[in-house]
Amino acid sequence: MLPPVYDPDQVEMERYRFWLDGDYFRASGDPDKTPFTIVIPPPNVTGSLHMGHALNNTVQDVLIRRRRMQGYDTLWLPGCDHAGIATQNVVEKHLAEEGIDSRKLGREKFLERVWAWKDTYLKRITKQLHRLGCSCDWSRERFTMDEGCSRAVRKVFVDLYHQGLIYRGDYMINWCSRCSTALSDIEVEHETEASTITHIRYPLSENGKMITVATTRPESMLGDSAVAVHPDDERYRGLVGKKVILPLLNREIPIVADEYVDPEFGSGAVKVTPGHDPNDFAIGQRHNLEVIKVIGEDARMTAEAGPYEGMDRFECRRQVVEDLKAQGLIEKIENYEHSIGHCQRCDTVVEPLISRQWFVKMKPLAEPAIEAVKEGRTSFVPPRFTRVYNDWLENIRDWCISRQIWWGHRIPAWYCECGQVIVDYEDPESCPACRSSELKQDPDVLDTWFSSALWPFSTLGWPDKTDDLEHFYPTSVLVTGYDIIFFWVARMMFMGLAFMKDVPFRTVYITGLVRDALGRKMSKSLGNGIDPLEVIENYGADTLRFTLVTGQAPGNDQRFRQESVEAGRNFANKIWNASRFVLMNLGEQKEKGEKLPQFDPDQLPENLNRADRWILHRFNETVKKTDRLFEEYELGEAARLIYEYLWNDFCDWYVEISKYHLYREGESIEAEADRNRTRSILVFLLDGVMRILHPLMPFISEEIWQQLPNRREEALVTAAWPGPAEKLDFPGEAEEMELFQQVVRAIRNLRSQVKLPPDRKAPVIIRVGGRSTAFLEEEAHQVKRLASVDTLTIHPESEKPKQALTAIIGEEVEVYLPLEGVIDIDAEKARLRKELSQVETEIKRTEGKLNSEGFLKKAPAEVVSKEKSRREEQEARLQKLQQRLQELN
RNA sequence: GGGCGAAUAGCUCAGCGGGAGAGCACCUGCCUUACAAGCAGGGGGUCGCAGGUUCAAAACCUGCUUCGCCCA
Repeated sequence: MLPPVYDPDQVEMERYRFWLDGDYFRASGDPDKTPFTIVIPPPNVTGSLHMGHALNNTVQDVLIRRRRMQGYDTLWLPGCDHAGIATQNVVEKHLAEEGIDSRKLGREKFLERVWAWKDTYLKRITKQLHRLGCSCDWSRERFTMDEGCSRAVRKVFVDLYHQGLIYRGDYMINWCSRCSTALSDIEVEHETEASTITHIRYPLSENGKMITVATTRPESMLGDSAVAVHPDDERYRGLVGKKVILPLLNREIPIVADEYVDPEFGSGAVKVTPGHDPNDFAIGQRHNLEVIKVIGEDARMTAEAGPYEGMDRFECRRQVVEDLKAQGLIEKIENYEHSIGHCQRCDTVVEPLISRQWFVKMKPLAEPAIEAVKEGRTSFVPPRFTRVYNDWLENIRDWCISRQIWWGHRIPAWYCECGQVIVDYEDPESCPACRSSELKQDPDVLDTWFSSALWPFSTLGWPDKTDDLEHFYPTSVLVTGYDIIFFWVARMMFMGLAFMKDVPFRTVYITGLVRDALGRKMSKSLGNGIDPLEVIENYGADTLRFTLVTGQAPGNDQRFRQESVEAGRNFANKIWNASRFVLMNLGEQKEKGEKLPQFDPDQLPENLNRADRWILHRFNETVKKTDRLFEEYELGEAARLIYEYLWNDFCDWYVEISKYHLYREGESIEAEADRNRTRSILVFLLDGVMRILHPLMPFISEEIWQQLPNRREEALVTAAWPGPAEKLDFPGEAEEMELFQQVVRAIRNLRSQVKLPPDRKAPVIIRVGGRSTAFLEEEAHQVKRLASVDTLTIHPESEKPKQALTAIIGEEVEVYLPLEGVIDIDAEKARLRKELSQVETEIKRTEGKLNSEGFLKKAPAEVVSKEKSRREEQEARLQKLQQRLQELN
C-alpha cells in the first residue's frame, strides 16, 4: 500500500524513465495530425538552470502536455545556445584559475576547451530539464552551433549580404574593453549614476575670448574636432565659422551651427567629439568634421591624445581636469546624474568608438515584422507587450553583428590582398578577381542572437526542405520573459518572415521574473538565487511546478517564497492521501484482481444519490472552467481551481460523505450496490482530476493514475484530456448540497461555541419549512455523521428548547443545539447581535438598490430578481434573529 | 523626458462592472483507522488618494501619491 507521506524522490526518477522508455514525448510528424509546436528558448551552455528557466520550462511543459492529451501531434523541441560572449568569458575565467592565459593558448586550442565545456554543461542542463519533468522530444535536440544550425547561419548571412542587407563599414559602435569586442546597442545596459559635469573654457583663436562647453567625460576633449551651437542662438551667431584653440593639445577647431544643439542646456555651446559619441558622430558627418580616435580598444589613450598616450581613460580624465585647472580653464565642476552604458556581460563601462564592423540593415527587415503583429498573425499574451515590441522595431537602428571573440559562428567573409571581399556559401579557394589563393577569413564571429534568431526554423531542418519544417512551422507558442523581447522575439520575427515567409510563432506568451522573497531580482552577485534543483530535491518537481504556476499571472513578476513551496508540498501530500483513501477502499474485487464496475458518464447508474450528483456536477464545472483558463493561458488560475475542487469539494465533503457508503455493513444487494457505485465514482473522479492535474503535476498524477483500476489507456501522459459532459450537470442537487453544507457548518459552529469536542455527540433539532424538508430528511444520516449528532429531529413545527443555541440559515431553516447545562446567555446574545447587524447591513445594501428606480429599470432582470430574493431571505433571517434575541432577554 | 506595471486581510497574492477571496500567519478545539504536511470552528479589510462615467465601481475613465521596470 502507498506510504502515508508522499515521497517525490522515488516516484519522479522512475516516472521520467517510464516516459522515456515509452517514447511518449516523440512527435510523430504525421501530416494528418494537427501539430502543436514549441521550440524551447535555448538555455545558455554557460552554466546551470535558474529559477527563471524553471518557470519558463514549466509553462511550456504545461502547454505541451495538455495538447498532447488533447491528441495534437505535439513537438517540444529542446536545445541549447552557445552564448558567445557569456561562454567565452566563463571559460576564460575558468582557464585563468588554472593559470592558463586563453590568448596565449591560441584560437584552436581554446575552442577545444570551450567545446568540452559545452558538452559538460549541455548534459547538466538536459538532466535538469529531466528532473523538472519536461516532456521534450529529445530525439530532435539541437544546438545553435551544430552542423545544421551553422549551415542556416551561413545561408542567412550570405543571402542578406547579396541582398545588400548586410554590410561592413566604419561606424560608431559600443566597445567593451574588458571583453574586447563590439556590442550591439541592446547589449549595453544604461544605469543612472552620480557623476560630475565639467565646464571647460575654450579660447577663441582671434581674440582669446572664452567659450564654455560642458562634458561628463573631460578626457574626450582631446578628440574634439569642433564646438557646436544652435543656428538660431543669438549669443553665438557671430562666432559660427570662427575657430577656437583646443586646450592642452592647442589644436585649432571650428565653431559650427547645428540644429541638434539645445540652446537651453548649459552655455548653449557643446564640444563635438565625432570619434567617441554617437550624436557627435552625426554632427561630424553633417559638417564634415575630422574623426579623431583618442581612446583605443584597450581603453588606453592613443597617440592622437598626445602627451596622454598610453594612459588609462579614467586616469586620463583626472589628469586632463587637473591640467585644465592649472591653466585656469575650468569654469566649474558640478554634481550631475546621468546615464552610463555598461557591458551586459561584464559590467565594464562601454566606450563608444568608431570601428569597422559588420551590420544588418534593419529598416527593410523590421517593417514586415511590425506589419505581421498589426495584422494579428502573431499576438502577445498579455497584449500590452505588443507596444514594447512595436516601439522598438519602429525606432530600430542597424544591428552590429560582428564580435571580436572566438566562440561562435565565424563570419563567412574572406579578404584578398587585392582588396576583394568574398562572401559565399562555400569556403573560397581563390580570389575570383585576381586568382590569388592568399585569402584570409574574417577573424570575427557573429552575435549569438544572429543564430538564435533562426532557431524556430533552423532547428526544424532549414535550409533543407524537411518534413518537420513543413509540418511544424510556424510554431504554436513561444514562451519567454519580457527581458528578451528585443534580443530574441523581435529578431526571430523578422528572420522568420524574411526566410520562411511566415511568422515563427502564432502566440508569444510572456512570463515575468522570478524574484526572491523580498522582491529582489535573483543574481549571482547578491547571492540570493534559489537553485531549482535544490527545491526539487527537497520538495519534488511537482511541488516546484505548482508553486511557480500558481504564483504566476501572465507578464507579471512573482516572488519565490519558502511558504509558497510548503503550500505546494502540502497540496501534493493531500493529493497523495486522497488517492490513498480511494485505493484503500476499493474492496475485495481489487484484492482478488477482479474488475470494478466502471462508471460511465454516458450511462449513469440509476441509484446516484444527491452527493454523487453534486460532486459530478462540481467535477464537470471544474473541467469546463480549467479548460477555458488553460486556453486563455491563465495557468495560475487553472491551478487554483483544481486545488480548490480537489481539496474543498472532493476531500472535505465527498470523501467524508462516501465513508458512510463504503463502510456500510451488510451483504445485502443494496448495500453492495451502494458500495460499488461509490467506489466507481471515486475512481472516476480521481481518474478525471489526475487528467486535468497532469500538465501541472505530471509525476504524482501519473504515479497515482497508474495504480487506478479500470484503466483503458497505457499512460496518463498520452491519455485523453477530459471534456465537459452535459449529463453530469446537476444544478438542482448542487443547490441542495449547498444548503446541506450550510446546515452541517451551522451545527459545527454551534458546537464550537460551547467547545464540544467531536467525540461528544449531541442532539440537534432542525426546524425547516418548504421544499427543504424532504431532502434534509433524506440526508439526515449524513448530517449526523458530519456534525457529530446523535439524535436529529427535523420537522416544520419543531419548537426551540428553552436552553439552546440557535443558528439561522436562509429563509427556511433554523438549527437548535439544546444544552441541558447552563449556557452563556451573554455570549449567545452577543453572537446573535453580531449576526443581526450583519444582516441589517446586508438588507440596507439590498434595499438601497431595490428602492432605486434606475436599478429596477436598467439592471438586467436576473440581477434584480437575485437582489429581491436576497432581500426576502435576509428579512426572514432578521425576523428570526430578533425573535431568538427577544427570547433570551 | 516618453512608456509600462504594481498599490486589496499582519505577510505573499488572486479577483478586474452586479453579495470583499485564497495561502501563510493568528485565536479556539481535536492524534475522528486517507492525510497533524491534517481536521473542525473563528477573528481580521473606508480594496493607495481625489474626482468622474454608470441604476451599480476594488474593477472602467481622468488626475495625483508611492514603489518597480523598460526606452531615450
